[in-house]
Order: sequence, then structure tokens, then C-alpha cells
Amino acid sequence: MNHHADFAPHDHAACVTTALRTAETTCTARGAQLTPVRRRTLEILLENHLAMGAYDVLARLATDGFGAKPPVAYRALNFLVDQGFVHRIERLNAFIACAHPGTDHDPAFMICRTCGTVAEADSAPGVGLRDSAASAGFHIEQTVVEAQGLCPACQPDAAP
Amino acid sequence: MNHHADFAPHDHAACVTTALRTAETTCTARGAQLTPVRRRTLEILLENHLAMGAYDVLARLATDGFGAKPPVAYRALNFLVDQGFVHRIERLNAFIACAHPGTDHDPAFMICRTCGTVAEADSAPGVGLRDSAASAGFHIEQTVVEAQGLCPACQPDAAP
DNA sequence: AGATGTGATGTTATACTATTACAAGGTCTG
DNA sequence: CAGACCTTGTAATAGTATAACATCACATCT
Repeated sequence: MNHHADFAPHDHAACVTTALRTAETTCTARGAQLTPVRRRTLEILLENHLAMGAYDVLARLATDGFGAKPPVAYRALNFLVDQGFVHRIERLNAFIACAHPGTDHDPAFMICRTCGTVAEADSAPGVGLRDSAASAGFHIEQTVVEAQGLCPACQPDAAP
Repeated sequence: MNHHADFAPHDHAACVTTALRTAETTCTARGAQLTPVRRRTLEILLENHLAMGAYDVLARLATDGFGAKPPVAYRALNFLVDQGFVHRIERLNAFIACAHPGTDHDPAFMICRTCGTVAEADSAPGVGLRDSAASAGFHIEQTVVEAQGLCPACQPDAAP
């Protein structure tokens, strides 16, 4: 057991193997290649279950014998983001494994400003934004929704 | 007349002077100082009415005789963001003058991936996120909502 | 088999974004 | 005037990201 990004414990080993299996079958179905670097990159993000910077991931990859230059990490991360297995957290310039792999979703995140934990929630884009886009004639392709605040454990009234 | 970030024409000169006046009175009321660098920084963002990178702003400040080192721009920009006169666009690592100065709001943005124009809309955080936060016990302090897509002028069916 | 195309990886170099730390000036107040 | 506080300037560095080019593995076509 471990502390999950949803601020609640979960069976982490199971969640890792499920995510990897989902990634494999999805790639196969799409004709995309889950190569060793890419697979290892996803594993690293899943193991930590935290938002990680590209250079943190790169350091881990390097110790595993992969290339140690930035493009190695960025390419793998971008591939995983494109495939929907990993999300980018704009606010943190960081990456996190998707918590709901295999489902087509529009992710939203809750970022604790104290401990840095990031939790993923599904989200419909806000009403205000949807209306504004419609009336402005703007065609939305993707949304970034990130809330900053305090997770349960970091709130003043949290148990010590 | 000019092209406004709301993808519609507007009286730009009036919007600039209004925004500056609002900033002045708000600062006075709060005991904050709208110093020359800070005021000029706001003017630059208002003139362009585009999302600008900190280094673009810095270059403009430098030609106006202010310091030419990054902290000069970042300090002024952060001040303006703190005061609510300027918003940061996380997705672009850029800054844009607030389109509704003086109102307390939770901004949302529409970013055109073709021409880079950014429009601001007021937004209530999405239902999904609000629910997730409530059920997770997460206390939201601030939200980042940024939609990418195509503005009216950049859509395939736009007039040539 | 050999030629060719495609996608993935590795490396170099560089560009872009942002902060820390310290020095110096201004203003306000005790 | 001394001290506190805020603002600006500068130097140095840290952190994030991409462009450009070389190479390799594999598949396909002739």
C-alpha cells in the first residue's frame, strides 16, 4: 500500500501492472511501438506516482543504460502524452502517469502547493468556458484544467 | 480599431487607458506602488494585447532605459500578476494583460494554436473538478483553465 | 541480395525560461 | 540620523526544451 494521487491509499502494484498492460494493448491496436525507452519511462512515472520533471526521468533512464541527453526523455514523454498514457502538468512543467488509462478523458488536476502531490480527476470543461467558446466561435480541441490548493493532509486542521 | 483578444474588434485606446487608470486606483487603494517599471510593463502588455514572453517584455523595457536583466521583467510581471492586472498563461509561459481589470475573477483562456491569439473568458471551475475536489477534501485556492483550439479566423471554413 | 523508406535512438549544441544572491538607493518613521 | 522596509539593478546560475544531424534496425520492393 502506498499513498495514491487521489489522496487515498490503493493497491499500487496492481495499478502499475494494469497501466502497463493497457499501454501495451493500446499501442498494439494502434500500430504504435512501446519500445524499451518508452516502456521504461512509463514505468518510472508509475513507480513514483508523482509528477516528475523531464530531467528527473532522464536521470533514471540514464542509470538504466539509456541515452542521457534531454531529447531521449522528451521524446519518450511526448510519445506517452500523445498516446494518452501520461499527462503533462503545465503549472509544474512536469509529467505524471495517467490515473485512468484506456479511457478517453479530459483530465483535470489538483495540485497541493505544500507537498506537491497531484491528483487527477475527470472534468467537463467549465460552463463559463464552454459558453464563451461557443459565443466567440472558438473551436476547443484540448483543455488544461489545474487547480492549486491544499490536499487533505496539508490542511491546517489535518490530523498531526 | 484593432483586433481584440476576444476575437472581435474593440476600441483599443480606450481599453488601454481604462486598464491603466484601474491599476492606478487599485494600487492606491491597496497601498501598493505602481512604479515606473511596473507601469511601463503593464503598458507594454496592453499595447500589444497579446501573450508575451518575459524576455520579450524585458527587451522592450531595456529600450526604454530600464534594467536589462531578467529579474527586472520577472519582478514587474509578478507584481502585476499578484495585483490581478496581468495573467500568466501556463501553457505558453507567457503573460497577458487582464481583459477585465478591477473585477475579481477566475480567468479562463482560449488559445489559438495557429495564430497564438489568446482570449480571456470568465469561468466557473468545471463541475467535474469541483465535485472531485469536494469529495477528495482538496481545498482549491486557484484554478488554471486554458483551452487550446482554433479561433474563428483560423478555422478551415473561415473567410479568406 | 541489394536498394530504399520509415521510424526510433543517440549526440551535439543551443535556445528559452526563471531564480538566487548580493549591492545600492529611496522613503518613511521612531 | 538610524533603522526598517521596499524597490531596483546586476551577476551568476539553475532549470526546461528544442533543432539539427548521424546512425541503426527493420520492413518492403525489385
